[in-house]
Amino acid sequence: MSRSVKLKRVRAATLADVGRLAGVSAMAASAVINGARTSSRIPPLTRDRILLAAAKLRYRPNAAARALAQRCMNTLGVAGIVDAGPTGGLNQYFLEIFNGVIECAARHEQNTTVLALHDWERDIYRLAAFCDGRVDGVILVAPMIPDACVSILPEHTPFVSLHSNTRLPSVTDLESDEETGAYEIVHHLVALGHRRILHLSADPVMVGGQRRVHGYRRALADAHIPFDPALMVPTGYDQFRARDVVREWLKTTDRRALPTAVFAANDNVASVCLEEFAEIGLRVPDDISLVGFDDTVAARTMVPQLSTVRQPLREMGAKAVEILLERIRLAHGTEMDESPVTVVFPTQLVLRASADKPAAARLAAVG
Amino acid sequence: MSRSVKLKRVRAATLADVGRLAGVSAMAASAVINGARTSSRIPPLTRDRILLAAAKLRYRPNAAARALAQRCMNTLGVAGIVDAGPTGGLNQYFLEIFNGVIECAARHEQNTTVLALHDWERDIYRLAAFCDGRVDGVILVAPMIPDACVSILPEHTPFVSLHSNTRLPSVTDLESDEETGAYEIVHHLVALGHRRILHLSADPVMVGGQRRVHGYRRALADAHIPFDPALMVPTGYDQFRARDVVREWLKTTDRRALPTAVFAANDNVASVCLEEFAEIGLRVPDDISLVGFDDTVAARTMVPQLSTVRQPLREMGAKAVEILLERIRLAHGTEMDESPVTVVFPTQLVLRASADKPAAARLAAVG
DNA sequence: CTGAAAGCGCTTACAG
DNA sequence: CTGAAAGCGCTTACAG
Repeated sequence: MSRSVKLKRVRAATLADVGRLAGVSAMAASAVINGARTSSRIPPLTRDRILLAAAKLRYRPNAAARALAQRCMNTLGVAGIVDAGPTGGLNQYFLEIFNGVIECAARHEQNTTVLALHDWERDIYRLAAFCDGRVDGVILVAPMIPDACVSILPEHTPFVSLHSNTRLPSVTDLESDEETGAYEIVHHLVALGHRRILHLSADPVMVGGQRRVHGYRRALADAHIPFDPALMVPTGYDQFRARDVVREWLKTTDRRALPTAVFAANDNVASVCLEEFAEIGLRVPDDISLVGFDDTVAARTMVPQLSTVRQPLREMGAKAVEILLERIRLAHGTEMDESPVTVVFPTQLVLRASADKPAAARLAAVG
Repeated sequence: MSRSVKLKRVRAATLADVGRLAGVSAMAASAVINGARTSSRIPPLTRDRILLAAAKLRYRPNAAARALAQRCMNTLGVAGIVDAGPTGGLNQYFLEIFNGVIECAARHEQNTTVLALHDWERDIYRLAAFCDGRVDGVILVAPMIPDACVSILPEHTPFVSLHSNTRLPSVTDLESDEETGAYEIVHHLVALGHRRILHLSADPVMVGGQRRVHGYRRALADAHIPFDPALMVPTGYDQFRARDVVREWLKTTDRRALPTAVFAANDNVASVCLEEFAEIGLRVPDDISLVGFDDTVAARTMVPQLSTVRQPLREMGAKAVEILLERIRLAHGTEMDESPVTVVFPTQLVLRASADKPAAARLAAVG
């Protein structure tokens, strides 16, 4: 089915059109429509005439013209890796943050534009090109920018980062206390009676991944459990790569040498574990306990639901917007920028059904 | 920790600056930098000088100025309900589409701006305000716009919709063949031996929900299974509302009168079912089969993985971009617009582990 | 208190 | 083939 539409080549109404129809200057129309304080000097009757004309012409201010005149687009950018892998798992972590960002941006009457990256290093030029006035500032989600590339970042664009893996000069970074989060959840496993706890760790170049490892090791040390290198397997955050690693690991590990609990790099990896465990008849938490990190939607849609560490990703996204807007405001003025280097959010233990006492302990209790 | 940054109030370099440094006009610089065909007339040496000057000044074209001059922002808008509910479940359906959109938009060197709506009717003015030149066109994801509000939509902005619940004049709508998808998955349940199949249906105002109901009823009719109104329970798509409904339904339904299979409105609702079933000790698929719709990430992260109907949401998002770009191109020219009213994508049955023969049939086979 | 003018940074059409 | 001029639609600073 197809249809021909004769396009009416009518351009949208401009401020000049509105002024003409109302019998005033474009400037007067501008003042009234923007509700500027200057509009107070316009007589109420003229005001109404202008508003009526605008409504009649369905006037809509042109964002580009306004941006050019005001040097401000009222649009924030968010750059990050949206897609977790080639097979296309959406990056839940990014999306949670993103949602916090658009919510908060909308409250401040800001639009949000996303720049979907695949690789920070390779796409650094796209990021630079992105900072061409179409956005007033950019939120970098978990950036990992090689030192050599840092200088490519435009100097006239304000940035804020979340979970940055790179120290960026004069960019405030929002983090969460992942070390404590990891400590607490591993401590929880220990308290349940686990002593052989596998950690599926993130890529060591990721700062957050390191923090999780530190928390894990500190919790073991506090419980006088010696660290066993065989119980630390790097899977990374990506669920597709993780699947291969977990599968391989299960295949090459003696069934009786299996740990009693697994602390996965993040919820996605935990969900992969759950599936792979099910594949070989290992039930969670009956046969093996499982915990994750992030508290993304995956943690709640799993059955059993996942015990995990909540990072307040939405709140962090919202806070990033507020800090960025403040920076933008300051960049337009002459005040000093006093924004902090780092803001740390607390993490929170979320206990659900996926972690329980080890099977041996349960049997002992029964028998 | 805090730090004071003395802001260098240096403005970004303009084309005029580049021209000045290279000893040419801004126009010549523009031609070279844009690689326009007019640049061929610029001598190679001058060219190099201009490029060098641009690099030295770290010149970056100003998007607003360019947009104003060209009447084109190279930015596409996506409007939809991102957040599924107040409790904050992200709308996986939207996100899958959104991902297809940004991918394809990036390939065409277009940015993507999202307008997160909460309610189509209440937020219609935000949508209108959104069409102020900051985007060249807008993709409407599952719009539901009351007739009275349709006229508020700006006439100068090209639109494309996905799964529209509203007939919008001169807007191409992308759909998928949900009726067939529903038919096939219910037929699959029937073929497994199920005769008592519960459908948790979408809100009847949703066009897609109606199509799923039709497919469901047609599959029953073809199998000579009489339609039982008691086996159609409206939950809507929202998982939080759905949970209440499912819980209530389970409570008020005699355990022995339970259906042997459930066809949920979408994957999210199916995941809610899975949890609620587990709650009362009902195992999937051993005690009850379960299927969903959409094939979002939830379907793959459930255990057991969910049999469902795949809608090619990413492909649809990508196609929406292409149709929209074509419309934008046409709107700038004088050609006729011949875009179709509706494009229908096929759905696809995805069989996983959540649906099996009914328990009785399995027992019979064993005994 | 008002409106005419200049300017934001770019591109396009038009003289030389 | 080149560059000066006009214009995109708005806002801001400045004369009247």
